[in-house]
Amino acid sequence: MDPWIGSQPSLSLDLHVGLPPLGRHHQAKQPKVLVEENFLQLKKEPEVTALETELQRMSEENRRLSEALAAVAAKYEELRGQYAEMVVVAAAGVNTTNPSSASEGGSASVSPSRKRKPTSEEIISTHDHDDAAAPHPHHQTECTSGEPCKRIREECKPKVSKLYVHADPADLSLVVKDGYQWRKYGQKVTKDNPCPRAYFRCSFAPACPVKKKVQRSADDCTILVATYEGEHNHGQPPPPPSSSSHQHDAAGSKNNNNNNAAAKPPSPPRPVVPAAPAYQQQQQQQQQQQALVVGEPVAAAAASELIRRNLAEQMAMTLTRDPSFKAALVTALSGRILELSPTKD
DNA sequence: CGATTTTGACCGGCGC
DNA sequence: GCGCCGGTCAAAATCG
Repeated sequence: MDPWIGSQPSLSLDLHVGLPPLGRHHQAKQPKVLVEENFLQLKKEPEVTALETELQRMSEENRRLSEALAAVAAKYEELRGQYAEMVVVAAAGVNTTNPSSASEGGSASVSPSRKRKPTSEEIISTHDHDDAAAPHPHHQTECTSGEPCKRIREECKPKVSKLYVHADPADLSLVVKDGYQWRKYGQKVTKDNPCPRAYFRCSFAPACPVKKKVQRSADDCTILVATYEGEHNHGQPPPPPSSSSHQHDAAGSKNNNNNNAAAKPPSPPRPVVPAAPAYQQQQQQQQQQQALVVGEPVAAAAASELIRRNLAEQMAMTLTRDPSFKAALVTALSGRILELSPTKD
């Protein structure tokens, strides 16, 4: 969760899905409601009283949860600031030891911590809230004994996030369209899953270290599990101006050639979990950190502003594509309009 | 012909 | 030390 989102007034929709809150409703000068209130007061059955009590209790709980959420957001912001500082310090240390980082030198040298396998715990802990699993400050301070190198390597592991996507069972291609261009560089059948796992590298930027693994879920073959490792060092590639049927995923467009992709659904798969916004938040934070690593505060601030704007646009696009969100929005807005509109009948 | 995918070989970490 | 296994490489194949 990104506290920035919560702090943005434009994104605070104040939606009321379902019945409008009674607390405000009682104060509205609407004859209809007053009649109902009088009716309720006259009746004042135990059931009504119980419901009112329950409502009050839930309102109180809602308020408490909101406060807790705000506290968590503040804590998160604080931790992120600490992490950013650590990244700057670590980058300074790396730059002193490895000044040739700007050289192209092939992706293998750029790829961090090659053949480092995340444990299942790491995958679970980083799922959908990567920054919560960002290197913990106290971990690095504990590098004084034991296996410091190993510890450092663990801390330098690329971020891992997972995306679950519905896919047509008849469609055997391992394509997850996420807006980026990927180049497949390997496929492997793993021990724990009969379905093959495909390995992709980001092909939009040659030096982009991000990798993606796509594999069907062992439990449900209609679900594609895309595991992202690393951070994009570039923005999201813009959609092509023409060719409405063009796919953002290069692997996907190429896979149309083989017979496996013959049954590819025309519409993009719908995410099982709302991980796309989270991933975009990750990109935003990644890019913010990238700017911080460069060590130019002004550029970082400008990039941050730009990234936030892009993030908002991307989130809006993602949400507007979601039918369930649209339905909820329509319900909430209609309820809100009915609540606010003067009753003249 | 260039870009991309496929696929077997290879490498290195890890558990026994 | 050995074997297993996941991840990557790179040559061949394929496509537009």
